Amino acid sequence: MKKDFYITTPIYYPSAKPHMGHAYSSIVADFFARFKRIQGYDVFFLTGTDEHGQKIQRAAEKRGMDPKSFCDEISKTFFDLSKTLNLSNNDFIRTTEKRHEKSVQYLWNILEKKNEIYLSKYSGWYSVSDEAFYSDDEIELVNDKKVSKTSGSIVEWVEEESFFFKLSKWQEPLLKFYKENPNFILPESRRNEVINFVKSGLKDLSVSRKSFSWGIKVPSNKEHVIYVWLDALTNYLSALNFPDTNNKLYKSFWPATIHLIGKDILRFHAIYWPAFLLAAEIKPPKRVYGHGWILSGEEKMSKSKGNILDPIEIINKYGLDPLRYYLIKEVSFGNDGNISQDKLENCINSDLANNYGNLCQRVISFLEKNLEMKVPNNFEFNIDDKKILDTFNKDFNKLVDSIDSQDINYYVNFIQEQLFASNKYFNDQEPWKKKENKKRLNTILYVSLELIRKISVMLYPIIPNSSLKVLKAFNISEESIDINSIKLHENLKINQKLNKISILFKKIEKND
RNA sequence: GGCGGGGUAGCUCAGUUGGUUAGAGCGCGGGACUCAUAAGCCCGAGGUCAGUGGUUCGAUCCCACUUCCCGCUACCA
Repeated sequence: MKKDFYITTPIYYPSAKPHMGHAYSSIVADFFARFKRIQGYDVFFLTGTDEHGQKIQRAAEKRGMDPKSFCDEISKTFFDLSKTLNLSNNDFIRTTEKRHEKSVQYLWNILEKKNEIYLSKYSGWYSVSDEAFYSDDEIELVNDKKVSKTSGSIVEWVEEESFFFKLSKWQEPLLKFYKENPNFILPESRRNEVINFVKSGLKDLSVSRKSFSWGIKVPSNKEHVIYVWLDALTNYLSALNFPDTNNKLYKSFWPATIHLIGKDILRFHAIYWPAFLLAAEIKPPKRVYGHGWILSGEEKMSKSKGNILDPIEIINKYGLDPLRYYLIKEVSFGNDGNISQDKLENCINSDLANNYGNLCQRVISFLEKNLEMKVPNNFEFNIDDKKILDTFNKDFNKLVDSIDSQDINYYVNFIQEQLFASNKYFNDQEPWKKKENKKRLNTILYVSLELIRKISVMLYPIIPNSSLKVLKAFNISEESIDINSIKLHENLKINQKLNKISILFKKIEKND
């Protein structure tokens, strides 16, 4: 059984500053990466920026900058965000790097050599004001002039020399590929969209541009730059040192386990990308998951409160882990999620402060007052104790499966149930009434500590900083965190002295 | 227009391969306790499961229609 796991975020297009959608993709990818690491996998987690294309070139010109300096500046904001979000990425790739350029040109050459690319003319009705091409049925005749039906702007017939990728040829192979790999595109509803699209017929794809220069040159014809998507998608290979397919990274991690993307760029990842790769005889990735969008409640966009969608502002105000937890917990993964400051505050108070934070606090402070912070030694589990501890092994396989099938919500719900159960356990056992029964008191505390340990391990991929505060207080180092340890009931060494922890999550004062 | 998904408690959502009292979290009301971040625990109120019609012994779940919302319908990324 191979224990390698390669996960990617989209590489972000730095034409504007990072928003909540970027943060969401990254946070979820980090969640999977961290989980697989504590499951013992060798993980390669990649993120980065996609820096070529006309839009960037124009944005740079507007600012009176050369495109590269412009990209350096904006790419840095995304790099900084990856730090702010505490991402555990192994690499941060930029498409303006030499290693990437080499990789893209190499892929291009393969395609060209295999006759998958040919030179022809791109023609169509182009609207200068819309910066868009329209097909015959999208234009109409008004006052003897051809205009776009949608925008009404005048269109003109344009022809431009362009290289084409023989996408049409890959229609049937793609459909076959989807059929043989039913989980290649997830969630299922998205897969159906893609399959319908492919079934409706694929035209050859224009994969070069002459109209602007900010991109990777076509090796055989320097007047052309390579189409941004062929360029951008290849980043997933470049970071593994492609075209050197004999190096360790490539051999271990390709094909990628999962490309995590937003639903808006599904087509590029689910159609073009596997088509390019099949054509080049490179294995396509194993899975493409198109998650939903993060939306903010309509009335929440008030100017006075500021824009909820700005991840940096939210993190400054509430902290990183609360945002990570909130996004992972409350967004139904795969669907669009409505977020609001109000919901975030509720989530922090109930789930993090009252439930998890307070559980840690009440148990540890009880341990301090009664057992001088030492893990109890003389104890014996009864049926109730065993039952609550056993939940974790009973459902362990389901938990692991939920991650492998990207059922994040199952995973988080399980944690929440265990938090409720643990608080209830402490309540029902009433250790404060058992001070004369030392052995029972020891047992209740040992069980409670074990529950906190197990839950904190499970929380590590979601809220690494907070989880680590607890685990470190339990003398568990980050490197030694192992998801399999939640199956153990006596993992905490007896008599060891634990450390105090400060309040994990401060409650938000609600004023209304 | 075509294809697809959806309308379930105040809010966010789960669920039912059709079967006695439809679930969770949050919010709300009440109770007992006190280790804890006035946290936690227990109990409770709240739903004609979008509407209409049909199939069925029986439908929230199947079918048809109506209505509302959303997604996809290729070369901006």
